[in-house]
Amino acid sequence: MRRVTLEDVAAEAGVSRALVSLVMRDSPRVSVASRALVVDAAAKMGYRPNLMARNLASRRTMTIGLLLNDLHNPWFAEIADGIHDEADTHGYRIILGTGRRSAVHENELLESFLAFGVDGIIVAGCRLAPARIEQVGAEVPLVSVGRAIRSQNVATVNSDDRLGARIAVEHLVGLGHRNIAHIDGGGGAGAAPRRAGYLAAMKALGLNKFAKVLPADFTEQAGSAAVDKLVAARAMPTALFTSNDLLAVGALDRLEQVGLSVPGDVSIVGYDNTALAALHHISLTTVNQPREEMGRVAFTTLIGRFAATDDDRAAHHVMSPELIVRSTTRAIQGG
Amino acid sequence: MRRVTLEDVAAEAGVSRALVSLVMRDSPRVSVASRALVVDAAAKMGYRPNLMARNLASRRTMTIGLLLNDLHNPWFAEIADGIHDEADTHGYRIILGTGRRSAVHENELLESFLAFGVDGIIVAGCRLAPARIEQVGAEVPLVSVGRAIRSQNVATVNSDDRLGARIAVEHLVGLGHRNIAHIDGGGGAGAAPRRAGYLAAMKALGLNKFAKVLPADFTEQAGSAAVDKLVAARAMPTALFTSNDLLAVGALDRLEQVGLSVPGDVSIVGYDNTALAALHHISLTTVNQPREEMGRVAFTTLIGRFAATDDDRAAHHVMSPELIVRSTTRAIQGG
DNA sequence: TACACGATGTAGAGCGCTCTACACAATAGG
DNA sequence: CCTATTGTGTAGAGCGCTCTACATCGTGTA
Repeated sequence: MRRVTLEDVAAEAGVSRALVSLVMRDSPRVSVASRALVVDAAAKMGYRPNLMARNLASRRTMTIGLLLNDLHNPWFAEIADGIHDEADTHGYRIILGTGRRSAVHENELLESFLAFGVDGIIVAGCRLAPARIEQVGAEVPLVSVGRAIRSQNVATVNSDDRLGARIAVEHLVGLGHRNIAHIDGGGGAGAAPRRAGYLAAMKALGLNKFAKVLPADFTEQAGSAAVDKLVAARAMPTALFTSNDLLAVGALDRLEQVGLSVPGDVSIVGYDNTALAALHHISLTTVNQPREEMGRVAFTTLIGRFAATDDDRAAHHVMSPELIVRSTTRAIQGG
Repeated sequence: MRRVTLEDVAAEAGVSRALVSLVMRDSPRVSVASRALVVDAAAKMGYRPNLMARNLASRRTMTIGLLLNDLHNPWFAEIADGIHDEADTHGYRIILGTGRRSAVHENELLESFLAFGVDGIIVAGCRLAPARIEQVGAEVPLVSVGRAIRSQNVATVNSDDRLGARIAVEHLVGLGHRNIAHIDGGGGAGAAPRRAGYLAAMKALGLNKFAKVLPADFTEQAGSAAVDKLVAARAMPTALFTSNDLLAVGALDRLEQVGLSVPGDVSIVGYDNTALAALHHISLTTVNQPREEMGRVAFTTLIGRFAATDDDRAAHHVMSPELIVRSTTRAIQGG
């Protein structure tokens, strides 16, 4: 059974193809009567416009490609929520792709988006070389979320991780802590500015001599291991600021195993405010990024670029992080 | 700057459009010499085939639509992993969409997939009415993962939740438990068969009089609330089997709050084996579904249906769940 | 009455590709 | 030497839609 086309509807309604096309695109150039005629015919025949034909003819797709680095990480889900919301209200379709943490996949996907002819692309936390992203950004409007890229044709939306780290440190210091260590996120997204922010804040508060960065990566295991190292060195600080929530949970877990109470003996601040942190069982004090908001801004920035001329420079948005106080931080006892 | 087309490449290489087309599709009907000629010209001009034009002309897209109910749930990410793997090896492209837990969005997305002309559709844990899914399944090959649909034109891939529940109960009974309650998942995906499996297993093991189902839904809060109810009724069983991991964590949390130890006083078995369950801090005994495998099977089933004739009935695959023993279950003390 | 004009509709040329049918050599078979 | 046959290439008609340019028909205005 052949699919029903514009032509079929036109024949059924007794009008021209062009008129049906106008009706389908909600043109005001159609009389009420013929609109009804066409709409009825289309409904009766179960007509569905062929997007490929439409896009080919109109040279635009009303579709944007969204590249998510990793579906397993809820961070991306929330970014995507914001983008979807905004896209809905602007009548854009989203095609999603996931790079599955691999640059090769990401690149293939980008090629796919381009071949498909998307009107624009948003990449979230992607691993690709900045040069490549820049290159794609020259072909089609592109915005990058969660990864800073210095470029005039790639817009970015990020949260201020340096500031987030400072807020975390200031919170702990406000509670009387001075000996505050940082468990680092290695090469993970945002780890570097968080580390820098921690060090800068410690220095600014005159706590330079307490500053200590424990190398790790964004995993629970690394969090435990870092605590082990502190225990072995008999150098347990009164507070820990970790580069993400997973590290915090790992640390939390190990601290309790070795008989230290959180927040009784050690306070912990995580980063990201994942769903994990919100679990009662964990109830982690952490730093939140306005993820949905970031997604929304990414989308509006993107469609802003549709209208931009070549000399308009890409915007670089920086959003503010926010401290979420839960149960893993407490004022220090005694002095 | 206009995008470069087949025509341009043909002109550059001094051959016909058709030849370039053949080269682009890796046809064996091209001599080595002209292939090289065309490939060079294409590379030089930065040619990229226009997918819309190609798909329009060839009436197939080599693309399948994947509808995920909820990006926030890692269950879907793992299903998607399996599908992606298999799609890669078969040269198919995936376009992902998320229904964001709403039937309306899901329906729009399905329409989008159809309008785009995907070769097939996989829906994962979708909320749509079975009748609607069946309808779409009549238009284009479709397979549903994680939701059973009795239909001859919609194939399904599921795990055997009934069996999973029985395995959980048998594990607990093997540890000496007899008074085992079930915290229910309400209308959530898989909740009904898990409940039924629990009841059937209790009955089969002669524990009918201990069987108790506590109404709840797939949230942490509901898990806590269920425990509260048991405490209030002074009817705490020695073991709890919950319909998913989140419920288990909620229950775990509340039990510890009211001074009961897990697994000292109460054992808990969850369901789904989410990343949550694997955290040391939680270390939940739970039932695993072979999610990646399910995704893989879904894909191969789908492309199997491409070749199927109208009278071929859709397959309904049922995969086996598996118990993952961690730290929340223990043999009962005394009698 | 003539003309301009807004409102509505249509014809027809693409969009960039694929695919069928056929052309043309070069080789093989009888 | 003539005809199949194989290997390679091309012409040209679409795929289903959009879009520009133009046709047609009142209606208001001079």
